[in-house]
Amino acid sequence: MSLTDLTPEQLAVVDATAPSMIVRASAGSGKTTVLVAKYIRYVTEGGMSPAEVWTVTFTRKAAAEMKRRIVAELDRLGFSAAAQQAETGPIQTLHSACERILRENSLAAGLDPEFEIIEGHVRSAMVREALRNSVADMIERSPEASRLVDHLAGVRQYGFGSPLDSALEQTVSRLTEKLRAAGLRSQEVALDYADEEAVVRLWCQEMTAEARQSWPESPEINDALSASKAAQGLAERRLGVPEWLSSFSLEDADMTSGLVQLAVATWERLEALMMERQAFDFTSLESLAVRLIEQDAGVRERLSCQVRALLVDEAQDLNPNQYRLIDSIDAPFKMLVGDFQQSIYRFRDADPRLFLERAEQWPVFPLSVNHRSNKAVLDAVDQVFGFWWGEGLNRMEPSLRAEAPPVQAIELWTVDHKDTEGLAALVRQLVDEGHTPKSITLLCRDNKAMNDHARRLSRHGVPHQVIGGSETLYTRMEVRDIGNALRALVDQEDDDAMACFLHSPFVGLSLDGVVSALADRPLSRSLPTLALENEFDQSALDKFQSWFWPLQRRAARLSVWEVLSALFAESPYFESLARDPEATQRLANVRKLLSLAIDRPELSAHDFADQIREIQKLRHREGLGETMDDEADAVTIMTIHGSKGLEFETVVVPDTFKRPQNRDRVASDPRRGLVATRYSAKSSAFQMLQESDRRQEDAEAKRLVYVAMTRARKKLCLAVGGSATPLAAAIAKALGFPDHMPKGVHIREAPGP
DNA sequence: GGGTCTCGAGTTTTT
DNA sequence: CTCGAGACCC
Repeated sequence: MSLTDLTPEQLAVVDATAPSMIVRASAGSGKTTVLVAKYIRYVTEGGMSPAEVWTVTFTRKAAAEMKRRIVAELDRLGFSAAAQQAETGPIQTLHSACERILRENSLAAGLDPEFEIIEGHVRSAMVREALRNSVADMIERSPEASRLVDHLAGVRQYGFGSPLDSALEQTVSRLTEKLRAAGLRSQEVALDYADEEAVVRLWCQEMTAEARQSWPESPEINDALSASKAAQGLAERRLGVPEWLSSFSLEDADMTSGLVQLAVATWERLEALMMERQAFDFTSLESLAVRLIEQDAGVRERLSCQVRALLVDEAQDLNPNQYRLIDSIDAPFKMLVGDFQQSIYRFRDADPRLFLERAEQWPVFPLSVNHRSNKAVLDAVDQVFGFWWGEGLNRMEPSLRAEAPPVQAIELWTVDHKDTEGLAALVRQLVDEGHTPKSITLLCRDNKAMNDHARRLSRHGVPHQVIGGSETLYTRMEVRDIGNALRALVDQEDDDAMACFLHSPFVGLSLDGVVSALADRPLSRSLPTLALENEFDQSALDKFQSWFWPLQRRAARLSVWEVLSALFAESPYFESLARDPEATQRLANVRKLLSLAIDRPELSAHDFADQIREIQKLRHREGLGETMDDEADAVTIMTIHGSKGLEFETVVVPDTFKRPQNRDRVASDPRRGLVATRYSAKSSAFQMLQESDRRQEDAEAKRLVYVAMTRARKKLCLAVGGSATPLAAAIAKALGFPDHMPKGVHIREAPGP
């Protein structure tokens, strides 16, 4: 890359001297190129040192890529000293930036400079501890909280939530997380929800504000605006305002008060706990950094000398707290790069409206040339999103150098979104028609779907690799196998574990064999003398006898990784696993588990087995082991979230994004500090919040489709058939399905059942 | 196009 | 249990 290769739009960004600016970077518009070029300009002509140009991304991967390109470019231009500085400089994720600020100013922040960062189950254990303490405490102190606890104690959880997590604990901990990430002050929230009266007053205020927007002139609403009237019991007196506006259930106001009080207490307790142990999670890193900068003039001063430019990537995915961080840093140049249309991190409290608001205030530099996709793909994107967003869509120009689209660039696949079998058959067709597997990528919404597609593709003999996903590591078969193996080794009473273990690849007994073994219990006593009819089973059993009992005698005295090493060395586990079609992934998972075990040498096999079981119950997530393989000629399967920033020759969008139904009894808009419950009747506050939540969720579902479609370079296949979801139906309709499809859009029929 | 009934599924994405 | 989609009916 050199500056002469930049488009006029890109050059405008690099040349701009505005102190703060927004870059509206459409998909494939070369935003990383521009960020790198801007950085280079600052360093090579702006007299800044790499240490002074803070470059912030969301993912480690993006940060690494950014750094790689910056360093390479500085080297190429002969700035080798600067390249070296950039290598260790502040090109990093937002969370590492927070961490850096806190460690460098630990004295001012009142932190141990060696503080720990916690995630995963260590973190949730701490949340739970805080929660239990604060519940116990609040039952005594708050009548509202105690009424809520009584109420929830009688509520049964449907679905398969862990029995460990009561309805109460789930509800409170989730609300706590939301409030924590919203950048609010706990004392203020507590005040707003101090009792039933306060809650009704707050709801009334917000509802009337909301109603004002729809009916600005309504006199009834003016009436209702009087907060004192509201507090006297709007629900009873029905002030002649539209019913939905006044239908607050006082009982629900009471329980909402109790719930928020519990969440705030948990939040404060959790902060205290983290401080006490000097162990913080990501949310805390953010808010500690914000607090430090906002409240300490000295730190602010130091930072403003340190940071001469602040470049923020993927700014549409910043949450309110992160915006505060960006705003609190006093840098002479700030540049936010993002695309509203690609905001897909709502679940992490990303609020793309903040980006839009900022774009009203700061000069906006658009990057509208797409250097990735051919014209057919861009046209399809235009049609679908023009249909949804109208003038709101930022249309993209095809690059002058774009390749001509293939004959059949856009395909609508008439498979049902549930029919993964049919979809796999169609992928098979693509391969048979000459598309190489590695040119094809399936972009799924969730991990469950990824694994389903993977299995179907196996059945059709299509090579594939699943990237990144995180099907719960601890529920994967091999992890289960290992958990059972450990338990069978350390707990002689546990016949269930032993039975599963016998059937697992560690031993390899057939189900019949296991059943006959189970005839005589306990297994630890009967097994040594067991004889089986089936000769394969018998030989598997003999092999098992030879290594299992000696290991069992030692197991209690060994640490878990020693036990695991012995297990792997002596059982036929790896040989059996190697025959599995998903062997690579499975081995990676086993390796990952082993490395977890090696990290904790103090754990006994018993502890570790307990931990696996506990975590399985909690359905906790741990990333799977990495298995990226660029060389393999295999269809790639990944989530849309994982695909962000990447591009693929042919993209298949196999599922059509059904919004999971929301059974929550708590609705909230943390940005406004609003919470409502519906434990008794449905209150209008609850309905308002739930509806707005749904609207936002639906809007994000569309943006997900946008991200997926704009990953394609040459060819795009969209599953829209069968019992299509509303979203899929709209996509099909926008593309003229079935009778008015423009040139280049084709139908591929699902094969018969 | 809208109202009612039945049946199935059951909160996902990740720094 | 409870919601919502889809079927079925008018």
